[in-house]
Amino acid sequence: MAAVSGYEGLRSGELAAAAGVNAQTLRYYERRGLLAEPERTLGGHRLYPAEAVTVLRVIKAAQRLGFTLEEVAGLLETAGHRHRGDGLAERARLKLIEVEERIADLTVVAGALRQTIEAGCADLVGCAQADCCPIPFTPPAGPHRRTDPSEDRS
Amino acid sequence: MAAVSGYEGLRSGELAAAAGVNAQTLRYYERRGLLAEPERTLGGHRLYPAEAVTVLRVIKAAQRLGFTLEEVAGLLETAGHRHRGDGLAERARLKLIEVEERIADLTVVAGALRQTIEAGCADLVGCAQADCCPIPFTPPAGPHRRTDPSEDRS
DNA sequence: TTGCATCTTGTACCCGGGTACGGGCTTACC
DNA sequence: GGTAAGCCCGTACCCGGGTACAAGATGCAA
Repeated sequence: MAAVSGYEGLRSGELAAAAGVNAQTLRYYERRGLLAEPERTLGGHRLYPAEAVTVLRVIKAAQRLGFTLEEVAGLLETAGHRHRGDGLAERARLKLIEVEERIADLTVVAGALRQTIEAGCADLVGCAQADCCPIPFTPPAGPHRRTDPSEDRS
Repeated sequence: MAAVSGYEGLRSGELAAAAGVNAQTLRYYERRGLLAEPERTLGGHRLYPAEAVTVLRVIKAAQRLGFTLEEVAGLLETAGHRHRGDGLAERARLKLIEVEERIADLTVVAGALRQTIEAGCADLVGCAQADCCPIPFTPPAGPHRRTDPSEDRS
């Protein structure tokens, strides 16, 4: 009756290597609810199913799309009981809006940087007092999200 | 010889209010080397010169342009002894490249999000195994900065 | 002189996304 | 059955950019 090493599944180190993440990260994701708690060997070692690699790839892909881990957790949760959710597309839509806003912001920033380069002013502080400099010293103060200053530079 | 309240300059609270930042942030910037140590009253209270408001505005502007506090500190440092530095324009050039890269990345992301929306797949994990989904599951692996995975989504 | 607002300091905490460390257990191979 | 690699767990630390808190000192006006 010896357990003839016949465990199926991946050990944490194997999964980590296969997915290209740190092994500690697996535990971290488990704590964050992104990765389901896997089976265990009799001794308590984690045994992941092969699909876990896919899950990790999904997580990483979603991160690259700009979702936070919390959002990814939500995404994965609704992914399970699917008929009740057009969740993914809807959330992608919202995220797309965010990303587009971010691009717009960065485009403004790039413009300001180009003007700064062109103006060629060398001394920030001195320049800021004169009106030679095109540096946007006053906040945009646009109509969108100007309430929470901690949101200034996400 | 009583000190007839004739201190010149701004108290920390006044400066903070004038610049629209938290008073604690002033101390924080001082520690980080962004804000020079100001004069003090006999009792040890900080007395900022009026120019400090400008400096803070410069800091905030540079932050909006995408510079980190450390970079801003460098910017301000070279700003002082200016003849030795075309620092600002050069750094702005480098930062512009970064910002443009970031925009390019986000543009790719936006494209992926649009495809995700269009594909309308509801189950991430299920979909990831089929090849219905246009979600970029493999890292871009482009020729630029693929060494440090912690840089993936700054 | 009193009283309150403001300021001082050090220290600790927040977010998000991990990473590292140490002591002890399991597993696997020889 | 010995030994090394691998894994367990809890906890603490890292980054960047602040923010909060507590205890005590100052500033200033009435």
